[in-house]
Amino acid sequence: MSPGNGAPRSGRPRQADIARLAGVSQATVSLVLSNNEVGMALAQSTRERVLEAARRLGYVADPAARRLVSRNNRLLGVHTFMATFPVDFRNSYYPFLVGVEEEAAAQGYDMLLFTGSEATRPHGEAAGLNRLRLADGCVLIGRHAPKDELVRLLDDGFPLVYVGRNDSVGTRLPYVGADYVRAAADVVAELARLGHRRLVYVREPDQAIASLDREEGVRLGLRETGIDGEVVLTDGGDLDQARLHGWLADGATAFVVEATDTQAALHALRSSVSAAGLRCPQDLSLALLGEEVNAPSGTPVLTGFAVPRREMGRRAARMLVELLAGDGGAGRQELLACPLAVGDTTGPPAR
Amino acid sequence: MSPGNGAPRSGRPRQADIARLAGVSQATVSLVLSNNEVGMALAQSTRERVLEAARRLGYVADPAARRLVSRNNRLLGVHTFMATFPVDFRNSYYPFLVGVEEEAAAQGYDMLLFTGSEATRPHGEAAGLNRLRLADGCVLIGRHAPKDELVRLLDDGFPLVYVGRNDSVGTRLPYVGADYVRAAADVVAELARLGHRRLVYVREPDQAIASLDREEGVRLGLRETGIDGEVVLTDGGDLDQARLHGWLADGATAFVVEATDTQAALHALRSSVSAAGLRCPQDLSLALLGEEVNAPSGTPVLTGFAVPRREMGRRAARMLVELLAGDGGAGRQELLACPLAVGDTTGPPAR
DNA sequence: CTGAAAGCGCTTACAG
DNA sequence: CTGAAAGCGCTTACAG
Repeated sequence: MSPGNGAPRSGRPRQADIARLAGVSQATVSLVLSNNEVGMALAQSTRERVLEAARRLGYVADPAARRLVSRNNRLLGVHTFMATFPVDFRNSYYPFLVGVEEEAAAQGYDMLLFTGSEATRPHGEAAGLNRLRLADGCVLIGRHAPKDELVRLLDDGFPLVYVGRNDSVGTRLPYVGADYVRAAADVVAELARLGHRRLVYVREPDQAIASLDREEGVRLGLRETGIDGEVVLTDGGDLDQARLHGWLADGATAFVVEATDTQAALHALRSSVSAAGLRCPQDLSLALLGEEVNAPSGTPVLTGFAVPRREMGRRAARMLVELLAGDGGAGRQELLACPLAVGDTTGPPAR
Repeated sequence: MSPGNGAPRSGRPRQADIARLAGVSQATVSLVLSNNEVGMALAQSTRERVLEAARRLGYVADPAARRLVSRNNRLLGVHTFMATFPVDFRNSYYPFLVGVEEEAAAQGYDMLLFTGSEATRPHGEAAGLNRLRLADGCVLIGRHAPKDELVRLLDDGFPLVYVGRNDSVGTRLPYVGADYVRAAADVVAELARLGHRRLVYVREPDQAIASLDREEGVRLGLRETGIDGEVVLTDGGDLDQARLHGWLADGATAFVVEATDTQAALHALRSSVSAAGLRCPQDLSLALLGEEVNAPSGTPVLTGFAVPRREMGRRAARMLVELLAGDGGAGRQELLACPLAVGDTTGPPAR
């Protein structure tokens, strides 16, 4: 069975197959299917024949070919710099993906997930972030974005939107982040409103941008409210009862803890509190700069703030689609508000 | 401004630029950069000049062009017939996706996620499952697969692998499913081994293949062990204490419950048991045909079996890659074993 | 109104 | 050992 002797070709149908079936040229097929002005201007009967043939063959344009000449595959790239679906779900970007998918579906885009990290690419294809070019543009999530590669893509005009704040390339990289500064300040403001006049801010040593933002927010909140605060850097190991009592003796009535992956500082502080026989919010108030992950059911809900991950994903996808539409002013850097979530662990200070 | 109108002549270097700089032909550049036998056979001096020029220009191959030529896009499609990332994570196909991504990454494939259902497609491009053709092949997960469209794709030789058993198209559709029949029979066997001689099998009325398989497995287990069993169809509403006592009076010492999304029957039975002051496994044994979803911490672990979702995803992806490699015999229908998981709710019958 | 042709950036026979 | 050429499946001027 040698192909090419008139027998119907197996495999994916091409425009040439449609052309043959409809009795027109391949270029005419392209015109009709592209649905642009020129295509719409063609004779209605021609259009119908072509469309019918395309439907019968189940035609779908080859993304690589289309991309080579123009640049629109209705393919929204998504890259996470690590496994998109880690085995441990809690470390996944699931909530962001929910938003990205919602918006992509609404806009008629499919999602192209670039698997693996750049380093682990086996088949020596396109190196590094260059692979992303197969998509029309790409949503980036996660850390460890290599700056030089980002610059290269941006220089070439490849549309990119980051989920999360990323100023590593100045203002050139559009992103949708969370306003951790304002959110942290709001938590301090809530404590001040309740009557607290001195708080302790416990933070794990970390240079991540999200951590630095939270600290800045706490300091901002202290300035705005005029209350006192002490910043404590610790991995949780030294948060014993003695230290706790020391702070209380100094007049601290509220504790603010950074939200980290391990939640080490939070766990350490909370166990010291309960070991000392103290309760929240009667004896002291406790707030988290974020949300508690996997809180055991029955545990009191911590006061903190919610990161609008789904909305961030959605907005990032929308921004990318706008960029693709050539809307030059669409690429912005924006921060979404993280609403304060008052829980059960904060209240007026004991007197 | 306004590029992308036809001349994507950006600053991005092409092989032709390297060729000019190195004083060779574009084809020679391709040969050198592809690092294959022919390329390695070229004069060392030529190779070095080319490589040096490529480095100086910061060349990276255009993935679209490369993929156009090689006629595959290294794109593994994934379609779920609904949102891939539902807001409620528990209804998601996450564990399957973990496996698919693992295997795809290992094989150097990226994942193309088709968003939305066929019905909700706005931009009227390729209708229905035809969209899948954008990928080299596709992994299908979930229910509601339209049979005629599947047949169409299979007829055209489009590689498809289903995650989960699907015999709607006979043996033509390759799949990787879970062996619910054997797993259910194993649960019955475990109860028989413990000494039970009569059990009640509670199942919600459902025509889903996974449900029917489980029932078949229970019947098989009963035949294999020679013990008695009663099949009860109920949505849980009538599983009151009276009924429970009736079964016990009839000599039943063990209960086997189907695992469903809602777990309605399980919840109903368990609350009747505890309302009657009975305990597992002292007074009766309780087993689930599957795993309990979102069990409250502290609850005794139910005896049941584990569905190897991640492995199913991995195997499906691998099977698809084999199909793409033209391995004709690679498309099979296979069922993976679901290992018995002995928990805290089964033991020897009370006497 | 439609077709013939050029070309996107590559790979791969095939000549010299 | 290297170059010239064909072609992957498309889009888009440009002719008729």
